[in-house]
Amino acid sequence: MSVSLHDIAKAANVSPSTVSRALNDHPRIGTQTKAHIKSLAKEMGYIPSAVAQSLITNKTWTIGMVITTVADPVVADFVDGVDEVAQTAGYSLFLSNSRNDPQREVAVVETFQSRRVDAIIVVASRIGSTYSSKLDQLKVPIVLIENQKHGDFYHSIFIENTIGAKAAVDHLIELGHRRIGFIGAVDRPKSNDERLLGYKMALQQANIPVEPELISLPDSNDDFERGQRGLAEMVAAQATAVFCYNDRTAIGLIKGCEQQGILIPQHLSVVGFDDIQIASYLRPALTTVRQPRVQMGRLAMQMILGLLDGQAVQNQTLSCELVVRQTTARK
Amino acid sequence: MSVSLHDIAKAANVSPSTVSRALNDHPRIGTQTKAHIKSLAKEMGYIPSAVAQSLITNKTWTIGMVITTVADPVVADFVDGVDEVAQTAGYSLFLSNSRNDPQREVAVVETFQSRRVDAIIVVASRIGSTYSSKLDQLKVPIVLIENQKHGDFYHSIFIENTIGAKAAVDHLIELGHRRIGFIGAVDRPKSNDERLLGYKMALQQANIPVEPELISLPDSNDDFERGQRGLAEMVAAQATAVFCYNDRTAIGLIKGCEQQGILIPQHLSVVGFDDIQIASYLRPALTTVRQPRVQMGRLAMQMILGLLDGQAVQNQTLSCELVVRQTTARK
DNA sequence: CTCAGTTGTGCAAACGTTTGCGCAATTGTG
DNA sequence: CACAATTGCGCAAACGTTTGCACAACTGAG
Repeated sequence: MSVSLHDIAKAANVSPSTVSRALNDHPRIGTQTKAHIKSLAKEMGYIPSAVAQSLITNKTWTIGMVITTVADPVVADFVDGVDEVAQTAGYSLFLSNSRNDPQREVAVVETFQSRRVDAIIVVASRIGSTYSSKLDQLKVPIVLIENQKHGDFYHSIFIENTIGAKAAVDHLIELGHRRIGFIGAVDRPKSNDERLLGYKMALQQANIPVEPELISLPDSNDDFERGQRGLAEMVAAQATAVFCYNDRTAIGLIKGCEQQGILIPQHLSVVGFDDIQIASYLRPALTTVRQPRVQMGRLAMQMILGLLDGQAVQNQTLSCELVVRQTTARK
Repeated sequence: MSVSLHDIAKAANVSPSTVSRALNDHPRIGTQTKAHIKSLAKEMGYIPSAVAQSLITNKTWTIGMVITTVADPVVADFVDGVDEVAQTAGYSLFLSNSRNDPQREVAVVETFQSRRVDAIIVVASRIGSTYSSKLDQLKVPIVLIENQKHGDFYHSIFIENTIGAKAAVDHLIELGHRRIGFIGAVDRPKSNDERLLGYKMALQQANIPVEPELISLPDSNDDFERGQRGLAEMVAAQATAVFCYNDRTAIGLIKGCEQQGILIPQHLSVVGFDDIQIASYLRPALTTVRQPRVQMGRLAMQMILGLLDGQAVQNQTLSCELVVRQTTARK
């Protein structure tokens, strides 16, 4: 099939080991031999087999990344960040969707183990402690981005959900709103809880009672749909402002408003979370909380590199930032 | 490190080959031996090494996908489609960004070759004929999605750019527009040319002269930015409608209009291309040409499966569909 | 001239599987 | 009961590398 070390060895009349050493610039190989072998390898179109190398060196230079779906722009940016530093460090990236299905998630992780990836990155995992049994055996480093099970498992990188959410709601309160709603995400339990906590903290600090009917957790796995569905509860509860779990939920909410003739921000103020690229292009432009997504991806991969280097790495929690645009107004 | 066939063999007092056959349900292994070995393997946490298997079977069950960036929602949907059928067919996906840099693209492809992927999928390749020399040696199937070099290389899947573009411009003409602009993309030469051709065909068919000043090709690699930059030329040329290379360009254009007080669609009609998810959530909602992106991804992977199965597969060109929303109006 | 050090290369084992072949033990057939 | 067929398992080679060790041929110092 493809040309191997042996083929080159035969052509150069040397042993395979000499070819190997020559191509790896081993000092003990004669300069002319080296040159000869290298040119021969090039002209024969030799491409070393990473799989054979992996087998013997016990290192694959691959990392496995399991995500919910790459169609989510937040996840896409994570991937971009990871890929960037992985590529420059010489690692290839296995990508696999779990579609937010825990069963699929473990299946994917097992595939990765079989492939002997050097490390694993999981985005928005719902597995949590189940990993302990699965992964403690194989000693591959694993880092979780926005893990969705409560508790600190393995190495993780988080965002300051609570602080960000509080800032968002603080902003609404400053604008004079008192009946502020929250539309959450059932499929991201932990960050949802944290953002909800920030929401509650802001209200309590302003001595505004937390009313259950202002908190909506529509039972859907689609961000947009949750926004649209949550609207009914919001109007029923007479909210004048809504903080949404994320931008896409806010966008769904806004679409619902449009259909019902509710004006944003005149009738209803809306703030999202994430600051996805499109947020500033919406009209009205979306007020939201910015997450350094690509940076989170880079950081995750850098943590991996540190771990592979035997360093002790710290879990990281990155901060986010309120971006005020046009979907929020005085009450 | 991790438990191998030999470890199980020792524990079961049989030979490694027996273990291998037992786990692979070879008929010539005794039922009790088989059961014993299987339970032993499970309790010892055995996970077969895909790399050792690959080495001997000469099949890695991996496919390499090189994309421009996953942050582009169009590309993301391709990836989702590919991943879906790859996963169910038992293949893992290597993903690598080229950032639309041809040099990076060949580097990535070489990495894939070294990893002995079973097939390669390239999105929006700018390499084209260069592949011949690179890939003819290694007999791995390759399929290109929206190849950006002219000429038919390898197996490809395309979209009916020209027909879609013509439909878009036809729509504008029907609405009474005569001065219709086009804002293109320099970094996607082929599909840009095709969409431009559709634009010209529509005009010619309506006996409207094609005027160079109505065609803008802003020199930028950012979709949004090209839209914003193209606006100046459009107003200078007194366009009453603009067909944009893609939705993100249209969104950039619309943002520029907003800043200059140009009303959409009253002052300017805009139509995009792609129908990315957000298009229907914009206000006004974007008139555009829908591409079956996920389907294209699936199809690409299905072509791969066919090729790996030794079948002769046909290049596919999928059709697209005009979706009229709110950014277009009578002149 | 001798001997230690250096330089250049080859042998062979190893990585963890799969698989063709061989062989003993069991089963079935006449 | 004899012999063929079947059943159950092991041996060893192979996949394409890397690498410790051995070894021969030089080089240079004393």
